[in-house]
Amino acid sequence: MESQPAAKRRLRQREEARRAILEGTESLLVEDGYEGFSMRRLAERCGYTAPTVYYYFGDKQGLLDALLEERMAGLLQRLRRVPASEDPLERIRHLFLAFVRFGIKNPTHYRLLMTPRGDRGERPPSAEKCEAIFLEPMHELAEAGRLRVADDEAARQVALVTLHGLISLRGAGSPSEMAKNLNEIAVDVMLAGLIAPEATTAPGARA
Amino acid sequence: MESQPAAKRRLRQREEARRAILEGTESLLVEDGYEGFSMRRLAERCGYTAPTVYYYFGDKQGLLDALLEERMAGLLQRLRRVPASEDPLERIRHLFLAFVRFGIKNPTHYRLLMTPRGDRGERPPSAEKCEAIFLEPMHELAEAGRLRVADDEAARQVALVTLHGLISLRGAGSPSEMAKNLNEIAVDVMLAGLIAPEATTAPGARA
DNA sequence: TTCGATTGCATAACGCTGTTCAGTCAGTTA
DNA sequence: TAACTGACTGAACAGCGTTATGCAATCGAA
Repeated sequence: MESQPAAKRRLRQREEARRAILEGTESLLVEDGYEGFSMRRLAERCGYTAPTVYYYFGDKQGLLDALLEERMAGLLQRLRRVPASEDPLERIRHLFLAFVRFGIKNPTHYRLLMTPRGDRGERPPSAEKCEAIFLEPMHELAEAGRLRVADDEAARQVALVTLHGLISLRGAGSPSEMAKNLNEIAVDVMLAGLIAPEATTAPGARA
Repeated sequence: MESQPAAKRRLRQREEARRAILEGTESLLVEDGYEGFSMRRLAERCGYTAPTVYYYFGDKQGLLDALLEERMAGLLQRLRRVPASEDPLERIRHLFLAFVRFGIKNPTHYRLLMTPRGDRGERPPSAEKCEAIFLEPMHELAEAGRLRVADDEAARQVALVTLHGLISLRGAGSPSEMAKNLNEIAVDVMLAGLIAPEATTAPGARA
């Protein structure tokens, strides 16, 4: 009965276990949120025991990291699918809105994305990739002299402030009812302050 | 030996205990952050035991609320001390920057300020007061027709997004080094997109 | 002045958490 | 068949927020 080379089969079973655990993690997070998640509840749900989860993922943070990297591919895909319209301003607008929508729809994943790793201040590689995608049209705009701030890095940080504010304000209990299209409004306000419209050359940039 | 009416003395001792516990709470929060805080460590630090803290403050959230209300008076004072310059835009700029500075300097207090209470989605009364202070010059600008969004409430929400983004992005581990004056840059960008310059004088230049 | 009630506080415990240790048991390999 | 290895578990540790119980002091009133 050794249709598979036995080593391969073991590897496949290993991958199956990992997948079961990750799926349990995701469903538990979705159902009960980050606060309601615990290793024991996960263990009970996915059929293994807690030490097995540790065997596969090291610790809780490692487990969440692994889940994040999996699901992050979706966001990256969505971001890359945003068409490269002729005006980079339009493109960046769509990128930002897509990012905010993702963050609001997946608050737990976003939280994992932004929370630096426990010991060192490192962030998951997916986060870097996302922001790299933002940086590209920003750079275009900078070269066209349309940025009203010092450089594209400053622009990226300002933008990130707005996006992060939008996402975490919604996620962590909005004060009252918020404007339905606050996403668009806030992003447009930020872009209006950050980037000059297309036609003009390079008017009085201010410090 | 009853120089005090005995009832008053009891009350004073009660207040002393409360103060000791609150001071222990604050110092522990400052030293070890929100994650490092625990009722047991607080108990050990302030000389009482954990149930005594519960006796005085109900539960952990109640304790943190009490601390917040105390310290919030400082922020409100600082905000009210911002002079009412002739251009409400300038005033609002200073208000925003003061708020951001407070949030960054007191990340734990800010977190308590913004995190809605456990059960119902209520926020501490201080938070409402702060935002009321923001709303006042916003309303002025709206009446002067200088707002580039629908109404002053929308403007307030957009502004809050930027402020919250600035504070929580710094607090929760900034991605890499951030621009030193990102506060000013981001606030100025937001204001530039949100508010038109004073109508009478030449447009385009600010500060 | 004595007595019951209230106040301030502590000891001990419950149920939960993340995590680790020591061991078991099946499957592979020599 | 014997040794080994990888997957897995039961039990435990230390710490968490919280609560039940109880004790000593103090108080208001008889």
